Amino acid sequence: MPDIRVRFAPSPTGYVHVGNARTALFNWLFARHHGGAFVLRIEDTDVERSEERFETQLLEDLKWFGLDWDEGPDKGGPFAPYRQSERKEQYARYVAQLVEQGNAYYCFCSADQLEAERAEALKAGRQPKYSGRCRKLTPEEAARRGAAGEPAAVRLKIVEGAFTWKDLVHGPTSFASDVIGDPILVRSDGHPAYNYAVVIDDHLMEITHVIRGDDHISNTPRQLALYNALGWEPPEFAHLSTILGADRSRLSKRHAAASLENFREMGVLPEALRNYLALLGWSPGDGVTEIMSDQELIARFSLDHITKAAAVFDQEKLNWMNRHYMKESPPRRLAELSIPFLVGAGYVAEPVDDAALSWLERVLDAALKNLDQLSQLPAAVRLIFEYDAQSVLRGEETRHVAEDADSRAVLEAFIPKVLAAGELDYPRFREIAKSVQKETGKKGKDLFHPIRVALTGAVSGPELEKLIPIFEEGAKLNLACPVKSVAQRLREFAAAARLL
RNA sequence: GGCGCUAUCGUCUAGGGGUUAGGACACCAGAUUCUCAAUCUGGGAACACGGGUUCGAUUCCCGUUAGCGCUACCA
Repeated sequence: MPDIRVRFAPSPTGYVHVGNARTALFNWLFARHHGGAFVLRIEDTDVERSEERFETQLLEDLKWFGLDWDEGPDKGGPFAPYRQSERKEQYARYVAQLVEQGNAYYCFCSADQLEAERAEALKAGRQPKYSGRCRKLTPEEAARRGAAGEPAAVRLKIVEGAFTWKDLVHGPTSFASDVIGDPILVRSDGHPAYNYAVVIDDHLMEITHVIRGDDHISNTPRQLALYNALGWEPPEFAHLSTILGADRSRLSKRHAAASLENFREMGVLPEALRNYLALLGWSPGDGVTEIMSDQELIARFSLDHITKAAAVFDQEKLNWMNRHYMKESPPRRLAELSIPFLVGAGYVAEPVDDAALSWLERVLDAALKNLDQLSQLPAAVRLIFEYDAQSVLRGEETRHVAEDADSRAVLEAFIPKVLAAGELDYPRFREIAKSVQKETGKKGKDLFHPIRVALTGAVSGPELEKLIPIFEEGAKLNLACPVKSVAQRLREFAAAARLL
């Protein structure tokens, strides 16, 4: 049994689609499960589309996602180089061989000519495939026209027969040769075509399993033809189903969440995304387990339980999983991850010192159960950073607290006690609340609702038990957006509502 | 048009010739709570359709329908 080698071969477009991310993840899990190699290869033959910064971004996205590779453009390996743009020699060598063997030929047909034939075939209801006109050219004539400077592409001769393979996901799959036109190996501008470059690279890099999207199913026979012509043993193929958006169309840029970058910006934890994506099109097979660490994922992953049907991406379920992983995450890490979001809202500024970080841990702890994603954090902690008694008085939902007699009675009893108490902690707060209850006869909601509104300016939010220490501790910190203490809030409120 | 792939609750899925068709997200209800949540408990919810094969099909076969992909000198 040869060592298992798999690869992920994206083109650097500055955008890692979830579908590709999942393909990468499955390859990675498969490699890690078998102790094999995971190879990263950059498909950048098309010069216009590839820019250096795109590759950098691609590697960063994949690292953020949590994948690592054993061989790749940034770290080299035994089969370097790992960029297609740097493998021109290899491609040229085998084209020459193929032409020499008579398995490939030069094609001088112009794009216009091809397009016209295609349109005509379509109109006549025929299979639109290449006619094979240039097949008939003698090598001498081809050489003559080539020497005369006529641009030529190289095509592979498809031989009669059928192409079959045992797909590791779909089972036996077969295509008849007569539906396949002779595919382009090398374009007339000298760039190798995708179907040619992958085969050369996969073979040379000794890839044993090709795990990719099912949009490549119909490319497989073309590639098989190449393996045959070259006399090479093809790898195993496994084709993964498509990921669809909620509207059941293929997930694409126009969907809100479609790339790794999108998820990072949303504040989705990479481990949550990994777990969710692993479950989109695969299951551990026991019908029950859903939450799995990388170790479990790797231990349980197998090509046997991959779904054939397309899967709809469900943001709700990802959110649920993200909530789970946020709760599991070490508080300090989560606090650090939340910084960019808070900076964006102007609440904190970098660098964030240790005291502030500890305080942020408490903030996160209070806010977490209301969060699907870290991007929602600023809105959830707004009441910590932005308190304005005037707007409480004006607020549709909150103004009644300043107007209603019962509420005012509660606050008139409550506020002086708190102001007299100095710095407030929760036990002290409870004592005061209890004495206010005795004094006013109000309890439960009637008691706490006015206090909550006066203190936070909002009708809902985290428990007061958590908020009070956050206010008091936060007020001591030197933050970009200063946090008002309990006393400060109550003084402002009392003044605005003309209490006391 | 041709070729191909696919079809279990709204969604992700388990299952497989005889099951009360299982789990999760979402949804609904109750409990709890100062609020929103969170949490706990309970509930509704599926085998696309039509033919076969079979004592028996959701499961196997064929067709229909629908969705998706490919049909490029894109990857």
